[in-house]
Amino acid sequence: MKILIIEDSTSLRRSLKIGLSNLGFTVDDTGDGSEGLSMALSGSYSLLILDLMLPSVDGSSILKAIRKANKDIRVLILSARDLTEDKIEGLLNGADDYLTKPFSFDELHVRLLCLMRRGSLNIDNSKIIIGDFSLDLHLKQLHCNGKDANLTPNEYKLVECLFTNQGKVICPEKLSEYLAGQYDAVAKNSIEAHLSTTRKKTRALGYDLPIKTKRGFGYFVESKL
Amino acid sequence: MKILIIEDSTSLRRSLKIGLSNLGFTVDDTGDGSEGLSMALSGSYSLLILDLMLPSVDGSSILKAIRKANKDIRVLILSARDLTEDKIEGLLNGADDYLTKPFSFDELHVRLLCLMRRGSLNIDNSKIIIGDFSLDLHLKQLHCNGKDANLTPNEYKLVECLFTNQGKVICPEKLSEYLAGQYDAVAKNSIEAHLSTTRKKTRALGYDLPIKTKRGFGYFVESKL
DNA sequence: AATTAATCTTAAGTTTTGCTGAATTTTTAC
DNA sequence: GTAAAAATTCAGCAAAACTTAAGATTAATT
Repeated sequence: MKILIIEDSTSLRRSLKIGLSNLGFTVDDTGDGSEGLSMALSGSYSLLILDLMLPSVDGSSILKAIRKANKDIRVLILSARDLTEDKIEGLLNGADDYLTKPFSFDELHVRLLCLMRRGSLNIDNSKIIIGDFSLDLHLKQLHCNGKDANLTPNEYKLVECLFTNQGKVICPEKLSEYLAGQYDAVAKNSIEAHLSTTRKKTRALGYDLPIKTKRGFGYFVESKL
Repeated sequence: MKILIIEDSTSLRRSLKIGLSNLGFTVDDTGDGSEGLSMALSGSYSLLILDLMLPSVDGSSILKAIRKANKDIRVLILSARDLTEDKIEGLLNGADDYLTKPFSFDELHVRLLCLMRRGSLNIDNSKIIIGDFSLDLHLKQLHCNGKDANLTPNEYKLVECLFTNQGKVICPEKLSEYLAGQYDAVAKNSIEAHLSTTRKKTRALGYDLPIKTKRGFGYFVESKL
């Protein structure tokens, strides 16, 4: 569950972020309206917490733009103004809920639960597509030409690390850390073995894995755009 | 648009009725819980404004009864208590919104607009259907080919968490949090045991639970079935 | 308050799956 | 052509997940 906060008050933004993170949400935040808008449009957020009173762009303009883009994102408005006209206007513009400042964190928490419960299951495609391959970060699967490559945990993690670092050579040490965490390690040969089996599996599906060897340095995925 | 008010304070009920009538709604009202319940069940109300603290019947019992009857009626809770637990419980019991007393009429007005907006867009999300299985979020039951699988609370919660997150692998830690809350935990083995019994129960009904294991990561429900 | 019923947790045994490290072969760079 | 690096293979081992049942909690009932 990813949440975006657009709020110019640094202290409020900070405390919201900390509080929501503690509740298990993934939280991004910004104090700038136009930056916020582009984040909302590009990212896969389930929920936007939006302050109506922003310095640069108006909050309700952001809301309009998001709805125009037909984004499936719930919007909770924060408003310092306590005028009914404003609220109504905001809600009719496509907000799903609102809170007037000041508010208690508990209050916000409950409203979030409510919104999430309501929300249609947002099928946010956190997938990385490279050539004929598609890596599903939620299902932890590598698809090759539509078929599941059936990777083991370590095989998958290797691919995930390299796919998410497309265009960079990743050394065996980094890969080891990615697999085992920073307090443990995986032998270089083990990594080679995993890559070998992974390559074999995708070859069996008819495609070569786009992970290449950079002799003496590590492995990488060519970035083609 | 017909609205039903169940609220024992005569003065509040009166003023609400007048205010909402002036806004163009058709309003019925009662101060008695059981009368209110039968009205809600028989009449064609779009919205119920329900006080949780009623003298005769408990407000949350009314809510449960309405949801059990599968009535398509939005419920806005009025609560004097300001405790988060209560709110959460109320919302999870099937309420659509809530207000704590005292509140301004403007506040209520906006929430009504919000609920109505939702109503027009919303599909009924009280049930999640996956294959031969149907999860009733209001009744807290898993149905398999029409028959109740008779899950215990924790078994149900596991299924609920995975069904509402279909298409995502959920790690044991998240599941633990879902069962026990963020300040407590459930051992991984306990989760395994619950899943085991759940699978057994549905197998006894003739169907395999569509919850699969993603070794090394957690459990998931495949998206399209 | 005591008893019972229901559910949850723990632990141990079992099964399944995946990882590792050594031996071998292949590739690459000089 | 040679040496170093990488790829491959596989058997033995280790870890993860499943199952079951018994003991511990909790909730319900008398």
